[in-house]
Amino acid sequence: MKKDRAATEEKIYESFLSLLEEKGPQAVGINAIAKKAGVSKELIYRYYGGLEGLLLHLAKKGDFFKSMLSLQDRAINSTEALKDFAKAGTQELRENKLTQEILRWQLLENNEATHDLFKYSNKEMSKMFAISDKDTSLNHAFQLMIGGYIYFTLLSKFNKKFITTDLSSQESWDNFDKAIEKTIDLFNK
Amino acid sequence: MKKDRAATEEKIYESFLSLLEEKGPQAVGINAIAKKAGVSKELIYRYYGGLEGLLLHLAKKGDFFKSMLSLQDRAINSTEALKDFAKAGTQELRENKLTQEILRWQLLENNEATHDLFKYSNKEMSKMFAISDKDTSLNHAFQLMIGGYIYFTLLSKFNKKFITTDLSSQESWDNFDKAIEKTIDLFNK
DNA sequence: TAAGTTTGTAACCATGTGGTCACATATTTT
DNA sequence: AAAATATGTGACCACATGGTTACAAACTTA
Repeated sequence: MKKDRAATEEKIYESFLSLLEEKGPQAVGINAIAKKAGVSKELIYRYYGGLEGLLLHLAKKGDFFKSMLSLQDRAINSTEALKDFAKAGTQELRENKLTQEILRWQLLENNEATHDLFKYSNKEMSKMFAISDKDTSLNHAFQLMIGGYIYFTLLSKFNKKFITTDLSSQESWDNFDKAIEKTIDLFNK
Repeated sequence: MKKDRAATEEKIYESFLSLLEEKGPQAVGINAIAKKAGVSKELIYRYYGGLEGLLLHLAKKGDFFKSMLSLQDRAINSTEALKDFAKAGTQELRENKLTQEILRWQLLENNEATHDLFKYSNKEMSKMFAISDKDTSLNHAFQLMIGGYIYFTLLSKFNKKFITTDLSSQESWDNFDKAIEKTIDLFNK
């Protein structure tokens, strides 16, 4: 039998990530990860220090926001830039399943194991939103709409509709984007 | 030993409700309910047909939106009425823990057992929002902000902050309310 | 080559889960 | 009073969970 610790660690981490991505936080457990990686669970404890260590590893690597953070570089100093930023952000959110599941996780629990992961995740979030830290009503309206976008994105995994809005149709999401744009415009008039 | 089926059924149902309210969907299980009710779990199967039956019972009774539905009666035909409606709705949402946990549940799963409960819950939601079924951008902006309100309400159970906003301070929620009001005004100008 | 160390596995443990069972004890019906 | 039925219990089942242990096989060092 071949032995390759680096490869084993990688298998474990990747199995953990894909499990989280595909089946959500509830499906993430020591047994499931070990089974998916095709490896003895003892190694998860030995190499990572259990699930808690795996979460910490993810927090440190910070994979989940990597594509979102690229948005952060642009300067948001005009109405148009804010609109672009919002549009890019919502699109990225809808495509990044891993980020979605971490956001979902934050709605379920916050214990010692998840604490660091969420802390890091929120820090990255804050960076992205550092632009609008003025205490204006646009700021709150904007946050509400971003929150709504997150909510509908998470909801769409299990529900096709919210009230009369079809969450499985691209048109609905375009309408949401348009509503955000228009709101930004109205507040800046 | 005394025997009183009606009282036992009530104990089971109430234990189920308070468990959901206090500890959320993950804590709702046959064993936990039976233990809390101080009764043999066999009776849950016999009287309700298991957890699935309990959910169905809740759906039929529809307790969770009862206080919200009282809002529904008012006619929403003016800007001011819509603002009142929004304000009352958000306040009610923040006070009604049971509704919160059902909304949280919808973000976690949607299987045969929960299907009817969610279906009913959404039907009630739709009734409340029947006012704004015109496909305007205000409608979408409004839905986004309601969704955001739901998101932040659920999030506040485990997280004190979203970005820079303190979710544990009443002031933040007042600001959210104001932002909604102002948005409604701007769209109606 | 021999000894020591790292990597890996499978069995095991205690605990918790949903679900069923046989049985005992009240309560009703005959 | 006797029989039938409704109500309730605790033990039991198979299975899954997180976590630990003892041991084997590979690789490294001496």
